[in-house]
Amino acid sequence: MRYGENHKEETHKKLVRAACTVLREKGPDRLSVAEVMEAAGLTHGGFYAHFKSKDALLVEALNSAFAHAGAKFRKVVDGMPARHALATYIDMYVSPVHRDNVSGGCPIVALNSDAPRQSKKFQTAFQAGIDHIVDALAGWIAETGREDAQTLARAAFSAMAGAVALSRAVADKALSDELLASARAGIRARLGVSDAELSKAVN
Amino acid sequence: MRYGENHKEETHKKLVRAACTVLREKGPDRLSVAEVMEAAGLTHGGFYAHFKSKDALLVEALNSAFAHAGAKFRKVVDGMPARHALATYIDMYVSPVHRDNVSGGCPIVALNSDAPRQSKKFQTAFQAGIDHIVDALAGWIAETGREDAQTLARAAFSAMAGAVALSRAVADKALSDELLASARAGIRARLGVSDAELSKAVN
DNA sequence: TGTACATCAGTGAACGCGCGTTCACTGATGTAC
DNA sequence: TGTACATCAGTGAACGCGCGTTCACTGATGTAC
Repeated sequence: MRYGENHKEETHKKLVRAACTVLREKGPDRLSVAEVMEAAGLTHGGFYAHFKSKDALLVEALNSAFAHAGAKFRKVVDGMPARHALATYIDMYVSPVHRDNVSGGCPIVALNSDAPRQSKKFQTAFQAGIDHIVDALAGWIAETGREDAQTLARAAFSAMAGAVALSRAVADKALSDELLASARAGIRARLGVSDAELSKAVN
Repeated sequence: MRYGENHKEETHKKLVRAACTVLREKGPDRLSVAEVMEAAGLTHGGFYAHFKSKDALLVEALNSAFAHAGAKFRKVVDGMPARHALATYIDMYVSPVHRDNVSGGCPIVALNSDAPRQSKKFQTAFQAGIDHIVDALAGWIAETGREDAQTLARAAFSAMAGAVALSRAVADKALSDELLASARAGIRARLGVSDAELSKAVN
């Protein structure tokens, strides 16, 4: 063969990786096939050797975004006791760092209002990404002894995503930081993992 | 003249009203000039007698959406004492009715992730809409004696918008209702206007 | 060892399509004389 | 009262453009004999 053993596979990954970033920056409708191909150093004609359609790329890119952003978050809280994992996850998610990292951040925040207008497959992947995070939160919440962990987790996550989304729309960085801090405090208090409650539990 | 006194003005309003709905349903990029003209019973050629550009229509439609949705909410709480106005506003905003009314609901929820990709003017209008709601909330919160009313209002509103946004993505209506109820309770508790606190204040 | 053929990732021109925008025109009415 | 002209919201054909998608082709390599 002309190219190495895994050449095609690697090109495929390179395309998904490129799309994964552009998707969160520009949204599904403004991402163009030609742009993604160019980002990978190829011409647009070869696209359909790798994907059945643009939508197929979008779905793969979305899943990739979930996987990467998720892995990044999970790595930090891995091995922590439930209450600390929960508090840390919330602090990381509802943070200026996440706010300022649109192209590498959570797709749920970046594509919130785009998702309902996309294909069935895209929406399913989006749903799965939400469920995945909510399940992780619910697991930790359940370990703290709460009954309604799933519902609490959903409400908490909606507040987390909403806070990051709105913080991106607040031009003044100081105000935006305050909003995030206030949201963090509110969500953690609601789940019984405020700073005060955490230090009490340790002693 | 061929048409009545205010004919042009009325056509203009009709176009904005049509766009105002489509905008929230399809988003700014998928709304098309031809579609809006057709919805008003006209052919697309006449569009530029009414608007400088598609973007000008989008901005007017966004402002119109804010005005209509805002008036609808404000009318209900008008005259209420601050604590009740606050609680009622939250209950209305974070409700199944609002969730199910995308095309008539709050543009912030419907256009959350679209806004940052639009024109400067669009973003400014979007910002103004957010500030308007946050200011109303902050006014009520300040009346309850809180110091950090603006920051609390921002955090509370981000949770409200996030809850409605996520509730729209939850396919199961019962689960979605539960999420909204849980979010309402959390937000109201955080602001000191839970049902328990309200009835206490009345007695 | 040398020739003919198969493979296949990538090329680049072309396709139809919908879009935002422009423009010469229409035709019902109002106005001037 | 009647004729000529001005107005202007709306018409419909046309524009250039970027898009997703298709396809005949390329050219370096592997394989068959």
